[in-house]
Amino acid sequence: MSENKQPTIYDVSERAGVSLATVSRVVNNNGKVKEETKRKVLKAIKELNYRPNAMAKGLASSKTTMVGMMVPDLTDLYFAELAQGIDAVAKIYDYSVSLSVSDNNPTAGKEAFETLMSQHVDGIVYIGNKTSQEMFDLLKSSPVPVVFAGSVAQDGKLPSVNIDYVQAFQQAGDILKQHLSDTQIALVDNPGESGLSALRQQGFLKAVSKGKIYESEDDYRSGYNLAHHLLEDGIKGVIVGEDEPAIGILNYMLDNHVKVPADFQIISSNDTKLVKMTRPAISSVTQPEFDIGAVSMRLLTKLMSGDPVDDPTVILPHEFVLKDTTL
Amino acid sequence: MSENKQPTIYDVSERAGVSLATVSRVVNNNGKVKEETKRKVLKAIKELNYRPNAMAKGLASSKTTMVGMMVPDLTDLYFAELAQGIDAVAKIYDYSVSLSVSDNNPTAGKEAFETLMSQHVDGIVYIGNKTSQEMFDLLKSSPVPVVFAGSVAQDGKLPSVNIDYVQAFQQAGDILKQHLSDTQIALVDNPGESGLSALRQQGFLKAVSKGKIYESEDDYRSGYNLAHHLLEDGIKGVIVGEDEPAIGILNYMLDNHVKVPADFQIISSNDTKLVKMTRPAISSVTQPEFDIGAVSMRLLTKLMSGDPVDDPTVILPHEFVLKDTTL
DNA sequence: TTGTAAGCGTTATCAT
DNA sequence: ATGATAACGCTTACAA
Repeated sequence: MSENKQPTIYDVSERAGVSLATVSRVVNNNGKVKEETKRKVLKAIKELNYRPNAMAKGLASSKTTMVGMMVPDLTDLYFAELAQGIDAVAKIYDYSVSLSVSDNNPTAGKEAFETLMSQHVDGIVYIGNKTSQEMFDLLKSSPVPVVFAGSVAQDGKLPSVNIDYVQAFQQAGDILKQHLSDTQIALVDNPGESGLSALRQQGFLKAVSKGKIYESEDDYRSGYNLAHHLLEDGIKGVIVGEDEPAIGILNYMLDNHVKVPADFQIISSNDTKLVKMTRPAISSVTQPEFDIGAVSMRLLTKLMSGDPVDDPTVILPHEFVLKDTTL
Repeated sequence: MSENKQPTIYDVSERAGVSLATVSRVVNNNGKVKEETKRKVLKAIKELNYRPNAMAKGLASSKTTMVGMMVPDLTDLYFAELAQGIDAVAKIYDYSVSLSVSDNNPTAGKEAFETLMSQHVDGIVYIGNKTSQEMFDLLKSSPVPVVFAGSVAQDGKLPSVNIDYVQAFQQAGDILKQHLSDTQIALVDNPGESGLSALRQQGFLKAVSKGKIYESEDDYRSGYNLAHHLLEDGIKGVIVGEDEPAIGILNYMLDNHVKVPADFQIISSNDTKLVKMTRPAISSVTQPEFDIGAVSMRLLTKLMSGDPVDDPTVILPHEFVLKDTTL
């Protein structure tokens, strides 16, 4: 931990024998600079190991090249995979990312947002389920662009990146209907989830008009605890909105000697790496989480630089992988 | 996205009829300010919805109240859980966190570090396996404090937070030795992992002096692919350094009708939520990931404010949960 | 207790 | 093509 303070642009200009302005020009690669001067400056920069001070730059230019990433829970693999995509593209465009775990807590969310505002981030990628109306209003009031990654704003017209949940859940319903009747099929979802659960429900009901709908949280335990109700109600196949509760349901069945998929079928939909790790492996909607994150961040870069954007709500393709929890 | 620019400290001082300095004093709660003046200022702040500009503040005070968090991969649940702990404590101490996914790539790691330096973070929490010597040197040269969370520096004496891996792996070895002989027991680990794998190995060999050691990556597939070698070599029980390869091994056994735990035992050691989700559930070292992250961040706050720190290398307690992959 | 004013390290506008 | 110099919004001696 050496203590010599960082060299400034002033040191560079002195060493290179040019003015501050010129150094700034070569650092930011704008304005005309003679090749030779440029070389001198670059040399001085290298020798001093000069790094521009991001704060000073931000203050002077009112651009921070920093984006905020709001995420409810990093230990939810779906979110983690989105985050990786976001981070990867942020790196490409030289944005740093300020992380804020909002914990699905409205207060924490509000504070996180405030922090991002005082940091003067140039934009925000918002990942969220259970987004409160208050939070939406806050986000809508943002002076910088906001993109919803893997979630939609309630009014459905803020920039966002998702798969076509209506279609996906209709297809999932159709798959279960091949062997089951409507009343034997259920949807298990977390209704708190932004506008997404409404879309899922809509798709589900398109295929399974008399299908029943159960609520669960996003975690393993909720699924496990819900499972016996499903059995009591004569449900023989479920579509689950999140992977962890899907695994909870699966394990309950296994622990209670219910044969999967013979007597109980499961389709999950977040397609995290979890679904490959269970036995039987879980049949699932396949979605490009990484890409959803990546495209969200790319969209944000466009928004931030005022580039034209054809459609701010982008839909990415999904597929199905039918493994061993469906017939 | 309204466009009225943010109010500054100047607007507040004007509205409250006091000087900049006074506003600054009440905002930072230092220096003496008369109760009445304070009230006036607070009122103005509220009315204008004033938020201090973090960059200006950072520039002027050369403190950013921002820490860097370097992590190789967010989709590794062990890291994600550490990150949650770090974030939680950062919030408590009002630090924002600048995220950098280093991807186990030395170049990316170096760039991430550079970015944090130009952001002038006040400190860094480093999470990493496979840390290159170059990266260590870089971290050691940091002008701000660095804490290793869930990993140790090669020379073992930089600030870090971990469990006692030597003891844990010795205990794990002892557990398997209850039903198996030395030559039937193996350690599966990723030797690239900072200094940790050396410690694990050391503990393992203490209990199982003639035990064999296999290398694997940190992912599911590596474990799955390694499994048949274990069988061919007559191994009947393994201790695995990471959960995902442990599950890979487990699933290979299941897929090939090897009875677990009767004919093959497994103990894993990262204790992510994954180990509860398999069937049979995996026996595992139990470690307080969240706390490791939390304590790391807390340690960093002390280091950053120059508080005395008794021992910079802290060891947190671990336990064992023997579920269904051990006899 | 409160105010004045000099930085902090850049960018950006004018000149030259 | 290059250089001065005034911002940017805040903190912090130093004065008052």
